[in-house]
Amino acid sequence: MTKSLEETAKPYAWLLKTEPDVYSFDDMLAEPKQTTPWDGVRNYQARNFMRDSMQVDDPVLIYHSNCKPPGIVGLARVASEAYPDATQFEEDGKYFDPKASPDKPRWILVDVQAVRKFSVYVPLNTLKEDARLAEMPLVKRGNRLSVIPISKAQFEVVVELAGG
DNA sequence: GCCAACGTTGGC
DNA sequence: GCCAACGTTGGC
Repeated sequence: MTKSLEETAKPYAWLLKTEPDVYSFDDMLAEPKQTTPWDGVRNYQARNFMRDSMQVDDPVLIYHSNCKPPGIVGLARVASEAYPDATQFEEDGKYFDPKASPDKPRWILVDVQAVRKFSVYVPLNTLKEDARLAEMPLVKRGNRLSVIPISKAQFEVVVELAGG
């Protein structure tokens, strides 16, 4: 019996995916207080991680997807408790959910604050080549989860690869 | 509750 | 641009 991701011990850190053409780590650094609501997550497993397991001050690795090459670009932190994602109520927006209402929100988010850009960009290929990261869901085939739990050991390996 | 069709993600 | 993987939807 394999434990599901949700059943494992509380993760030490998180990895959040973003498409840099849409919203990059530099965009986050340019925000007031380098902080942004991490909106638009529309996957139940990812939502449940944010709602049930994330805690303020958890470290966050920011990953750029859908670019050449994809990889980990910087360090951030969880900057708020979970609260409803306002974009689900915006009828004209791409994240509108007709089944959600303000008194019955379906989607939540947390605020994320950029801490620092890593001195070394760590491409996906490098992550795949490191045996110590073989269990990280990101490097496994077909993984599409946008909020990924990271163990302390995995986090430390990534920071090392990123120049410390 | 099954499962085929469909839409999306995201590396390549 | 291709397409494998996978999540969601909806008919039955």
